[in-house]
Amino acid sequence: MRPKLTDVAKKAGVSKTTVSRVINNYGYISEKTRQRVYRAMKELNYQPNSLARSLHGKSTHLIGIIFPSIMNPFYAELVQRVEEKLFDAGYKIILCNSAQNKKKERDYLKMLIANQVDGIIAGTHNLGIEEYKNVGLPIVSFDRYLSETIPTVSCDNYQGGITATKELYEAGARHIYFLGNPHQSGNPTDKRLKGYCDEIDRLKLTRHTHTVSFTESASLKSFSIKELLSKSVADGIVCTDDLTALLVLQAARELGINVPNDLKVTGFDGTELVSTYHPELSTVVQPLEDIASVLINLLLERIKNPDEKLKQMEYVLPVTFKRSASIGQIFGQ
Amino acid sequence: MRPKLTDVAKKAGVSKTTVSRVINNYGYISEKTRQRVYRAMKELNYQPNSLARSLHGKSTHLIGIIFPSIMNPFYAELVQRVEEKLFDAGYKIILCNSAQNKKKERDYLKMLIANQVDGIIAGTHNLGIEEYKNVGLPIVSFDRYLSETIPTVSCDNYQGGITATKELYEAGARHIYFLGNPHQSGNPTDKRLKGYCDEIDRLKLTRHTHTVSFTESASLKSFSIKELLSKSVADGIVCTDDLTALLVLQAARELGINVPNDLKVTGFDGTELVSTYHPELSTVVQPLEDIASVLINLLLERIKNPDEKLKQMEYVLPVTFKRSASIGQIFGQ
DNA sequence: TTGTACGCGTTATCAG
DNA sequence: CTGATAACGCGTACAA
Repeated sequence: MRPKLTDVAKKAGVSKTTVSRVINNYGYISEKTRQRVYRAMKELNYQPNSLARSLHGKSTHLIGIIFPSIMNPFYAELVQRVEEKLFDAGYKIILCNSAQNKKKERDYLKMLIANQVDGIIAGTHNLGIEEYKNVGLPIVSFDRYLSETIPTVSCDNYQGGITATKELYEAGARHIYFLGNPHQSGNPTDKRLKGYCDEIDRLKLTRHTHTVSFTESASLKSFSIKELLSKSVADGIVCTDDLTALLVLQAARELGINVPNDLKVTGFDGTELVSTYHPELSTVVQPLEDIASVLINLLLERIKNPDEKLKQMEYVLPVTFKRSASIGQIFGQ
Repeated sequence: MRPKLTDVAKKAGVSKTTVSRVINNYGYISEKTRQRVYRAMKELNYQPNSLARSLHGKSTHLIGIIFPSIMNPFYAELVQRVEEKLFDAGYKIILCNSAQNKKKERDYLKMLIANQVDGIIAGTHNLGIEEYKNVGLPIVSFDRYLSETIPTVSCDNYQGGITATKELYEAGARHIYFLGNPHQSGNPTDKRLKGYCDEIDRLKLTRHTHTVSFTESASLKSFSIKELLSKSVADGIVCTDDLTALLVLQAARELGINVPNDLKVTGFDGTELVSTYHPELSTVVQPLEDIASVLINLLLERIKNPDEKLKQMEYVLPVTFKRSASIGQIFGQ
């Protein structure tokens, strides 16, 4: 059995209260007893029981993190950053991969409530808005609208769609396709699509959209992409994410299509991983670091002050574009 | 304020005990009161407070997961699998990225103890063995020796080193280099190095080892790799991980070295991500799924039966080799 | 079949 | 400066 407050008290020859005071730096204590208590704690290798403290009204300093999957480098990097920042602020995270699974997400939500987490960062919603409303806990959302009371942080998906399209155009592409998720209201890629469409219209080109479900296996996606490449006259493709873009580059290589001469490609996300191991990919870069910061600042603000009205419910962070070989920019220059 | 047991009891017109019994399916209760209690719970949207239950001796069903960083796809995929399996077993995970940081790892260890986690899965040790011994909690370790009482699960790193070397040899390479971490006792890559050395000796070739620290930035690693490639006569390179292998492939491309004709390369890990987006890379594949299973089975076993002696302290799981274009195998065949 | 009363480990209030 | 003692929300002997 792990030693408890009473054991320390007994060993130090004082009362529980005194030990508690020492631990929490509360009230007046003589230096002598303080030292005695410290020594007893060391000797017993004592660790206060968070559960008991939390039961008494103290916060758990636990934050629930709900994302689809950290198999995707984008989420992995976002979670990693969130973890780092929250650690520095004294919080621990409970990682919940919802995996597009309604039941799993609901179960996790319940568990998080049961565990008295201080707040939740959600980057997915398979669930109805009602379920999130009823949580009754500080929540911030990444890239998804959950409810009118839950602030949303995202990058400028719309502008990203515009930028990618414009870059392809300026690089010489005239038959620009959009490759991504099937249309689904509320999904952030919708705004990327909207940006693409608006820019295509502005350029007086024709819209072409090709859908591959995000949840499909890579080989199925590849198959679909090869079909697209061999049957169409596309000379530019706006992809909704970097991984899909990599599949396009791969398919082009296999089909003997020259990138960027005959086909120009852009991605979306700009993770460290992809930009390190695929510096040739041009992409819309999400400001991951800033996204993590804003998410956390908002959440901690809410935790500190649950009832204060937020000045702003939507935080849209600017994206940047990384030009590289896949649209013709010579890599390394 | 979140509703509590008493509120439900009041609403249902019964005592706390009865409600507790309904929740835990304990003892005899009439169907009528059971329904009444259920209804009250629904109406109040009641969630039992895990903290209070755990304080009473129930387990928290929390598991601490300590790994260096989920930015590395290998750890990301391992953590993801662990998370999935633990979720199915009714556990939640607290994610701790230790980031080669002694203090952070120590702090996390304390936090995990304070939070009364049921057990810990550790895949890193910056800390001394003593600190892990004193945790007094079920622990299992991935790929690192922590202490004589903590079971270790790993892939067959030694055989992996042998296999990779042999494969390069059979593909025609005669100047086979080893590229990896600087030697550091206890590190799993040491066994890979040992396998390489033994196999090189067996083949009567000369050993060549080149070190790049795992923690260095990719661009520094690249620089070092280019130096190696331009100054040496290497025609085969055993890399200690896939990401390093990708850098080698990249460097070779930039230097105009033909892979696999003039240089053959193998990696280590075989994550889904790398094998999907770099099918050309030949690599030693770790059985991630099995590793996750064994880790969890061992841990849950220990949790259920903390005092039982384990039959086995080291679990070494077999690796497989994926032949592909980077050693000459034509990809897709 | 149901209720009472106590304990889990800690903090906070109120006396000393 | 220090020490009893009552909470916190729940589970469970024991009693009814």
